[in-house]
Amino acid sequence: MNFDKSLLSGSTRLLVLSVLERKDEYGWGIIQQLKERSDDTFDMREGTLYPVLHSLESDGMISSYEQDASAGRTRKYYHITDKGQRELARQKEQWEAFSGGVNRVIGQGAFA
Amino acid sequence: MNFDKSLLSGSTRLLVLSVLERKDEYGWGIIQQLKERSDDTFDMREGTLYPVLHSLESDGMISSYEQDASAGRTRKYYHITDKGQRELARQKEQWEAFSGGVNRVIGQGAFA
DNA sequence: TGACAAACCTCGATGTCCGAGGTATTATGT
DNA sequence: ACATAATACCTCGGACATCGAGGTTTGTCA
Repeated sequence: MNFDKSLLSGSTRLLVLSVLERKDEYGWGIIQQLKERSDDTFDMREGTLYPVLHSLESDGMISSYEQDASAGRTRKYYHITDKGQRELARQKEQWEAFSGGVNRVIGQGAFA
Repeated sequence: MNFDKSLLSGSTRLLVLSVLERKDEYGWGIIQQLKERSDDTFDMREGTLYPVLHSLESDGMISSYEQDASAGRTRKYYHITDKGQRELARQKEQWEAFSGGVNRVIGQGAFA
């Protein structure tokens, strides 16, 4: 399923931080996890993810380290920082408020 | 509460059509309704609404007519068309899928 | 007369997403 | 041996959405 790409807008940071809250993960893996955890609803593009990862890192929300995978391929793992945890908590609150608001508005249809 | 404005992205059409599903409404009134119906969560700006209204109209999702208010001030009312109803249904589905996906992702935190 | 609210509008700055392109390594199939 | 696909990283530019700031008109109230 593909949405209006703009629906995703603003929630990418929330989504990425949520994945990293669970455990350290590398870019490619984050994309897989999002797909999996959302039951194939999300299919984040690399062109979206990598810039977001870099901006989260430069904001101090996550940190990174390199690590060789089984076959000698190098992966860049990301780890959520304390600051990132606080940011995640804030973004979750915003999401609750926002989605709650949308649900109240659309729930009051023609027959409400 | 003000969000990341970008969270709103992509959902403005859904929100506007939802208001019009109930009854014909004019621009200023739509803003009031959104505020009211969402328990003050949403505060859509005029600079956002008017361009959206014009684009919905040029896409045939809504139609407009002028009508004088009590005091002789003219209001431009918008009415949702059949096409707009179908669009609204589609956008509601997308919203369900999208918000469901986000909830699944953020619900599986560090202790899941 | 002045100030404010209702009601409409446009323009430009900013920020987000992603398609398209690039690089390199390893695995798979023929 | 060779081509293709998958893994894994990256950047750039175009497209699009939001909204702050600005503008206009009419009516109300002191």
